[in-house]
Amino acid sequence: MTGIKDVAERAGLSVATVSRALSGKGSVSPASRARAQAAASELGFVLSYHASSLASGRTHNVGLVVPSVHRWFFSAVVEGASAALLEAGYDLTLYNIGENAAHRQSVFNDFLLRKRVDAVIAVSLELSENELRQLHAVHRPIVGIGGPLPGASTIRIDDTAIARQATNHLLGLGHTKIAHITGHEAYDQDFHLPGTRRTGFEKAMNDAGCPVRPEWIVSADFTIEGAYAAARQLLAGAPERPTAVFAASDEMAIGTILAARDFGLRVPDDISIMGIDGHDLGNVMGLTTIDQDAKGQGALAVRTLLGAITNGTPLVAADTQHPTRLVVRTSTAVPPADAN
Amino acid sequence: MTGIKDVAERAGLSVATVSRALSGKGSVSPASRARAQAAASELGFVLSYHASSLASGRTHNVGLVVPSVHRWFFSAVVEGASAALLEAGYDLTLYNIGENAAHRQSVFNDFLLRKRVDAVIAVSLELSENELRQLHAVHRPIVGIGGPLPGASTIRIDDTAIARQATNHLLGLGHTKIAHITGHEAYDQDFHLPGTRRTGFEKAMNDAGCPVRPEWIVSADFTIEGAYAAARQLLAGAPERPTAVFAASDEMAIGTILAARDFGLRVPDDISIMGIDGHDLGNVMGLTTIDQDAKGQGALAVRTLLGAITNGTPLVAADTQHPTRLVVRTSTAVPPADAN
DNA sequence: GCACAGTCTGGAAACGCTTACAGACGCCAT
DNA sequence: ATGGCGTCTGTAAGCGTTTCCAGACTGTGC
Repeated sequence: MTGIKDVAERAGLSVATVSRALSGKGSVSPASRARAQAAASELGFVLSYHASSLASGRTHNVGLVVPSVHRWFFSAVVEGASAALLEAGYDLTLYNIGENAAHRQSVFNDFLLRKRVDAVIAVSLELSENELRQLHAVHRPIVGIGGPLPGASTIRIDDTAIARQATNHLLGLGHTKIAHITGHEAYDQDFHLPGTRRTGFEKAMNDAGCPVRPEWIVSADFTIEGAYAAARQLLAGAPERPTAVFAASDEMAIGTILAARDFGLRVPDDISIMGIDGHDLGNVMGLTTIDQDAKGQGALAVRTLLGAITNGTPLVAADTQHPTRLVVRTSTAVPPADAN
Repeated sequence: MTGIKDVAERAGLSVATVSRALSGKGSVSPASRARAQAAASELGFVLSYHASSLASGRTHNVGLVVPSVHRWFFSAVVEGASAALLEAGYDLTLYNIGENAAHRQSVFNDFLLRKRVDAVIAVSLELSENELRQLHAVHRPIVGIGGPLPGASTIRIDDTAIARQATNHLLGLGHTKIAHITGHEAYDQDFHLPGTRRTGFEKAMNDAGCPVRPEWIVSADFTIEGAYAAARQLLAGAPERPTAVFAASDEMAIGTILAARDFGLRVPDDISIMGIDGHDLGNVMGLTTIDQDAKGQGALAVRTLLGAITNGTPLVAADTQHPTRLVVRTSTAVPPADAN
């Protein structure tokens, strides 16, 4: 393996100068720099990542912890973060926690603590006190996306407010019989948002003087399939059918649309459906939604971290509100005439 | 920061013995081992990842290069690989190449070569000669998923055979007017599979004596949205409509189903549609498909690599065929009676 | 009682960089 | 000339482990 020593030899410089020339830190004469670079590229030399990290204390590596890359929102965040990191010359170590509790634990106990990342991004994870303490113990900046992380900087959207906005969109069209598809309660632990979105829904309904019917609040697991099943229940047996459904995520809204179609309900003529997210399928499905720019959130998290890393600023525990945008498509309309 | 030295001191042992005790390599008396472990846990000590890697040459880190985690197949592979790696105590460094050519280049030029990973998994990437040379230059085992990588071990499905099998399923039901949605030609460069699947389709058609109509072969970008648009063209203007569509991926099949519905076509009564993949939405959409177990492929790739790493066996350039499974659901049936 | 293999241990040399430090040099103002 | 300053460079001391090596100690077979 060719090392920096070989480069130095070939360039007729000292190891130190070569190191400075290649890293751009410290002053090096233009001539030396050119010689060093030439020698390096002639030898096909690349710095040893671990040696650099060990010597400098910088890993140029960010840990990203997500519940599951297989879900739309998370993979979008990963894409956004990944591109921003790549751009900055940082590596991305992915911790895909999955459903396995043991995996989750080992990520926190064994992986995250080994001083191998400069910073951590935790997506939609409600961390236990213990987990948080461990994270803080490594003294690395942490930013959370999509959920509050005590003591860490957070990027998120105002879930209550946008749930309200979404509900108001339906109310504004004249709907009063509005159902809500929320997340399973168990998810509140980890992802936190079902509760806040539901709250926004209920507030908006109350403000409008519309009753919130308990039987019209059903829960699913945030997937298309899960919501499809839940929506079938919602739309099938009820003595009375809602004229609109507000789902807590686009994936669940899409599941609802599919279920509605199965019942022969036309969207939006017979029933209006909307979600929250900005899912890629929104266009094809004609889904009205509130776009929360998941990629942008990933990228912003990276920029925030990188800023803290390079400035050496100890990341303040700030809460950044990410902008959202109501996108009206064809899945929502005024309620059918006969449904007063 | 507490180092191994502190642990040694506290345990009354030498650094060397502590290192052996904690790593489990070399012989250490049970008593010493216990003392070392106790001291380590009392101090909350964790090994420095970089120092270990530098000294041992093992990084315990695998690089995973994918076109985009945002796409179904790739994220499934990532999930499978991630779980297997976590289990084995390995980190996963994700290189999400994306559409940006500069990113792709920097991944190969700057990132992958830094002796940072013990092995590389490349998913559905047709690498250039240059890229491959660079990969081989780092002397790490490489496995490719979903595409042939000259000189590397590969895990994949027999695209031609399963495309044939899929087509035969439709032919077996009595269809003769079968359309095919393939990938854009440009994708052949990177992902390779549109061509092979199309070949399988054509072979099956030929063998059955059915004409392949050029106007019934349309291409899309492997996304639901893309196929939706392509399928609208296919199903709209034609003087004659196919009675079945075989899409080269489930996502494209789903797009086709959505397009068919928009035209008021009932699936499968008016038109049969099937894909390849084993997409999560398959169930909800009632999609007939050939399941290729993407997660399993990711996990298998990891097991293959880890075997090579631990044995020190220089991974032979073998081609492992991953099993697939025809899953018949409700999107395929015999052709409508009036369509002879 | 002795040689020998086997187990356990510590010292110290890597691993391949970064960076503090100090020296060498040129240049300017004095 | 002289001092001071800034730029450039090399020497060498880390960074925190792993692992080679040799030594110390056991127990065994003779």
